[in-house]
Amino acid sequence: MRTLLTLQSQLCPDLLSIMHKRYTVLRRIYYLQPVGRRSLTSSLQMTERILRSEVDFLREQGLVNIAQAGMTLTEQGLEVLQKLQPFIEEYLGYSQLSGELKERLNIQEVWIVPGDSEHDEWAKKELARAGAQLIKSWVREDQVVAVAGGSTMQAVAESMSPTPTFKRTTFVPARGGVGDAVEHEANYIASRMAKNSGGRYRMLHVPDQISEEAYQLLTQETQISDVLHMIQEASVLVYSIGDAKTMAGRRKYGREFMQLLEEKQAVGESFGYYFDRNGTIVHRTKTAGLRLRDLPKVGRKIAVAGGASKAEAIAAICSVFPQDTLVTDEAAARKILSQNHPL
Amino acid sequence: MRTLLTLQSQLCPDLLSIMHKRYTVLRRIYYLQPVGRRSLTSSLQMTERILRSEVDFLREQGLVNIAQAGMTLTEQGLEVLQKLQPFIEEYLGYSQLSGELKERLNIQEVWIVPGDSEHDEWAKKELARAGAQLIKSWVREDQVVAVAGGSTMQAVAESMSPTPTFKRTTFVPARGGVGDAVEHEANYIASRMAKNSGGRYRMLHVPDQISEEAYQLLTQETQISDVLHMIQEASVLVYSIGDAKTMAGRRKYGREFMQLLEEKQAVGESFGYYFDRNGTIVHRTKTAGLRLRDLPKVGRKIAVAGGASKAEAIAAICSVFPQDTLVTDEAAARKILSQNHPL
DNA sequence: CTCCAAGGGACTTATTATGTCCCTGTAATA
DNA sequence: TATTACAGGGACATAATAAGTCCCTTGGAG
Repeated sequence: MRTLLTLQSQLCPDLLSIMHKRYTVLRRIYYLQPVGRRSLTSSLQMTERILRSEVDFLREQGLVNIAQAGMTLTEQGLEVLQKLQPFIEEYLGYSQLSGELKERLNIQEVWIVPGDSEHDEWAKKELARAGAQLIKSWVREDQVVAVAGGSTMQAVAESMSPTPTFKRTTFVPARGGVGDAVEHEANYIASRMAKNSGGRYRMLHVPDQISEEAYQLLTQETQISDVLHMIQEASVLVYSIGDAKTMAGRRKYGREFMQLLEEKQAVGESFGYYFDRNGTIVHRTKTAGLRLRDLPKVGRKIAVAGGASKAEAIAAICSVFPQDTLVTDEAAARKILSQNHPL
Repeated sequence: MRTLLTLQSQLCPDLLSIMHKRYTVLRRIYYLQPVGRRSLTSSLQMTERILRSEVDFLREQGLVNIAQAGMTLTEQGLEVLQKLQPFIEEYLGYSQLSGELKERLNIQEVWIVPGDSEHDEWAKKELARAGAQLIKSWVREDQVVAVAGGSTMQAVAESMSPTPTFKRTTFVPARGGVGDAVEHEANYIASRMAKNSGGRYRMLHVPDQISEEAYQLLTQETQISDVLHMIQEASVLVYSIGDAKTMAGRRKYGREFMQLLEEKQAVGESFGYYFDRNGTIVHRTKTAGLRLRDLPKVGRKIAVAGGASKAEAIAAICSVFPQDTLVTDEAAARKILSQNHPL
């Protein structure tokens, strides 16, 4: 069932919303029957004419009975209402979830995809697809998109598809940094995004651990300083949120670093910044790129992260960074909401 | 899954047809890729503009890739195509079936509902609902609808819902006849239809087994002859098809009659006429009402019958009576098509 | 070099959806 | 009994969208 809904949401999303609208009307009639058109209108916050069209349709389908005393459900209407309920809840549950999340995390928009991207490959693809679609809908011509690294971002990159607008879009890595697994590196991901979307990209090859002098020299190189400027003036920032525990599990970081993370109770990481559950920055990767103080200048910020284990990290970062949009999955959403309110 | 599709077919039937249309486009692109708009247009028998709108939408959704060489499916597009296939087949299987049935039975229109109405209550309701909807769509004001008897017709009657048009519709029994179970009698069904749809009705109380003199006298009564005239000038005839074996199972008919049916190899019955597998009338109930020679005068003829056991009877009657529309179920449809071609 | 088929733009027309207003009937109530 | 509030339905102008039609540029194959 979920499959069909998911497929339909891709192939005919607006029609699902129509289904939902009609379901809502049916449901309201059921609760208020017998009810007149005007009452329904105000109750459903629709204009009278639209409500009327819907009701006419429902009558045509034999789902509502329309008499002088008002409208009532037919037996069939009731049957449809009851049988459709679980599907609608599934379809709409995410809207509810996202509404609650918006409030809880104080962000403008939340997209939720079904499942758990941590354990379900399809869910991860869904997550990535949603992220990619969001980018597509927000990017205008001649804009710069800064992208961070991580496996989720990689999935997003692979989900991008070409659009004329992207031809004049430049993808830049949010931060430099060499040494991570190449396919999770921001540089690589920026290039993949550009390739899959038909856009351009710039690289930022700044090693992680270099001396201050070397760093200063590097940042004065035109190639590098150009990219740095582009990053700071990016119109869209797309990043993911890493889980501190997963980070700690990776071998190449020294024990010392791991201890530091644990000591400071880091729960997550985003484009080089490590933070604890309160959103306090506890560590910063030493490399060039987008700095925290540049964030407010970024036009749109899109966080893409899913999986129950990242719930804490997502909640933490959203409560501190000014967020525009969070793309997450059902598992993370429910986990976040089940945690105690931070206030 | 079937549930969702069924519900959607009631709540938003156009949703499904649009989904199907887009699926078809996806599928065709997949087969012909890379393909141009003009080739697709002719291949899909769509106008160019419509095809273009669909393709634009699919591109927007990231399902097709659109380049100078032509259109291709994206990875997502392929995924949707594959996952959607079983659903579409289920949804569309019936269209295919109905197409084949039209040809086989040489009738204008065939409606097929899912399942087996003989064993599945929901399927029987679906069948009845389809029949009722069909009546609704065909009846105009001040027309007469002649209805036959039987349990299927009863279900149709119960599925009728009121419409303004029906206020000026008169339902009459296709044939008289008293003695059958009252709830399966044409008289009763005509009255139920009228009641459920908000229309008027007339009764035809002519006993089955009476002497010729009594019959002649009765038919000269104004009340009865009036109704008889209405029947003969009915604009719509709705009837079902009974299975001879089931008929034979009913006790109240004499052994003699049963033997007759078996002797003449009767397979089915409709509004009082019994016929064999070739459609030859082998017996006629002795009562007043619609006669065979009046059939061509009837504007529209709707046969509603389902269940595998009625397949033979359906095929037989359709091959002889000039049919307009058959409403049947999947079980009967498949059974009919699996039988050898009568020619 | 030419030609064909590709996508895309632009414009008109047809169709549908929507907003708005008013009418009539009915049932409860003063 | 008169009144009032609320029921559905009709009518119509207008906004929005879909669809039909024609033409343009471009890139690759012959």
